[in-house]
Amino acid sequence: MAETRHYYQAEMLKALAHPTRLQILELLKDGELCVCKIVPELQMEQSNISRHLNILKKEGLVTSRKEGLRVYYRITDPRINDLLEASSELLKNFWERKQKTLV
Amino acid sequence: MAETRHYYQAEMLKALAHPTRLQILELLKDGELCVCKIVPELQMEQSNISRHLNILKKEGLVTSRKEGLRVYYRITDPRINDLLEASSELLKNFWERKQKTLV
DNA sequence: TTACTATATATAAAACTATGCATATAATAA
DNA sequence: TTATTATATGCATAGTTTTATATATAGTAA
Repeated sequence: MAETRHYYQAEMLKALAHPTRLQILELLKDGELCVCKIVPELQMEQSNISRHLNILKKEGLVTSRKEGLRVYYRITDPRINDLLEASSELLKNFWERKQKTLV
Repeated sequence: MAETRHYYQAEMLKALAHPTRLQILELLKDGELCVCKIVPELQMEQSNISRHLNILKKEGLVTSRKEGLRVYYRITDPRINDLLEASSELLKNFWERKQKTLV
């Protein structure tokens, strides 16, 4: 795939564009959490969550630090939260518009 | 797939998360364009571009109007541009950080 | 009517992504 | 040393997305 600016931008957005990863980012909104706190919040195999965390990490959306057996993940930049908040707002508006059209 | 808020948010982000669709949205940034103006800008089959436009439309990111043989597409909400702008800014920062780490 | 143009859709193949299960690794404790 | 815990990875399968080619539809003009 041609490595243009749009390619990398799409890769980053793709990392955001998964329900499980959105849930993870929402859990991390107010600060770091260890994987052991994330797993029980999501109805999903631990191995899967580990993979999703890795996808977020590879795109630079989260970082991690190890402390003993535990690994703590955090969001790298608060503007990621803003971006998610903004997309959530947009979605809400699209829904309202759809409702109106259907009535 | 469970139809949660995160599911729909992910669907919207997925619609954004493709290099060709990002290019299309950038072309539409300053106002509507007919498909006949979009196609020659992108190195891709017309049928493909039509599909990408449909994906954006289904997610409510663009709307279209027909005028004779031509179909004009436009971005539905200027905040979509802001969102893309913000994600582009983030990406730039990730890159700068990566560069520093490598040096 | 036929011919032409712009856009959309059907189908199939290829490429990619997500998942579960099993297993590996790393850190700690006994 | 062995056992235990937390997290990551290998592999196979299932599911999804993208693509090219061909074809269909809708609007216009002659």
